Amino acid sequence: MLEINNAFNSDHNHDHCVSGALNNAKAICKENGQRLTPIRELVLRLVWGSHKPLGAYELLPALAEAGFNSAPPTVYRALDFLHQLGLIHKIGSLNAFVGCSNPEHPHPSAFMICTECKTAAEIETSELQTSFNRVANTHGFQLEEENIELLGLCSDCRGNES
Amino acid sequence: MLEINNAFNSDHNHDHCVSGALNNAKAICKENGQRLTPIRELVLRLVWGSHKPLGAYELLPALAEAGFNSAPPTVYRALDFLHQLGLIHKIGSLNAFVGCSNPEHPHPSAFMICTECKTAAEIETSELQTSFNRVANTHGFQLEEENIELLGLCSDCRGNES
DNA sequence: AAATGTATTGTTATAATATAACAATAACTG
DNA sequence: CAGTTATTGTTATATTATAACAATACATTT
Ligand SMILES: [Zn+2]
Ligand SMILES: [Zn+2]
Ligand SMILES: [Zn+2]
Ligand SMILES: [Zn+2]
Repeated sequence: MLEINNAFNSDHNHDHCVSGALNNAKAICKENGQRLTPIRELVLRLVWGSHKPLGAYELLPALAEAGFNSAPPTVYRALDFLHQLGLIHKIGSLNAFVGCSNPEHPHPSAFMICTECKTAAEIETSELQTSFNRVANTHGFQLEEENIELLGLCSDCRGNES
Repeated sequence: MLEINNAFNSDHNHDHCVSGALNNAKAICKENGQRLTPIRELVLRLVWGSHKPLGAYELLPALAEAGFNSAPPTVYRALDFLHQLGLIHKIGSLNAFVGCSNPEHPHPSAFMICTECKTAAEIETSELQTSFNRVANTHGFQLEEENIELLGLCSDCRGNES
């Protein structure tokens, strides 16, 4: 069935999200012979500060506070590194990044994004995949990557409408 | 069935695409009591120069050549105008714009984008919509907008692979 | 036509996002 | 340790987008 992370559940234990993400990151880096350096780990923690996608420049102040150089290339390098390992996703329409809920299994970027509270909840796409593959096959298109954004109001924000 | 515009068909009569787009634009502007001014029409023509999404700054030289002021606000205003009427779509991951194949019926932005030749072909999403609605409904999400990008190689570029 | 108000465009400046290029340092390998 | 590679520091710049206000064009009423 369609699954999702618990981003839209405001009661969820977010510490669990963060610790899970960190554990995943360590394992995946090890598997790939890559190093989760202090900067990379901090950037990952910051991105996982919430389920709201963060822009690169929103990370710089926290990097500075932590005593690191905080010029743009620093944060973009860390973001690129995490992105290449599938530990974060980029939301194209927002120029912003959000932690991946299931990096153990590489998968396309697919989100429901609340335009009110800005929360982005990852969608499990295995069912959608059938449709996408059919579209691609029909046109001889070799599907390699996907950016799927569903924008609207999450249930919390629907309730709060004026 | 799943339909698509003919962007990936390199033999198609592209003049027909352009003239159709212009006719649509005129009709839709009239319906909405908006004016398709010379700048707006030129920007629409430029975007429709091909099926490859164009960035705002790629339009500026042609605007200058045509004798218009060519500062960024000019082109962004025209792009915003066309976007609001559904005459063009924005491809979030490319920061670029492409003409809409079927503006008479407002619909979400959904494309196959060839990473080799850069061509973007619009996808008819009525079938996908069922899946998206189901995802949204399952989570109490009020779906309002979509950005769907399928990235990969079009059939022409697959053939040309080394 | 003249006066008025609105929509559009011109213009200047600046904000926000992202990368190039090279130097310095840290980590790994033999 | 010396040599090599990976990572980070640093400066500069490229790219994308908007703010703010002035000038002009268009539409509406008198
Ligand atoms: Zn969480
Ligand atoms: Zn993910
Ligand atoms: Zn065409
Ligand atoms: Zn369209």
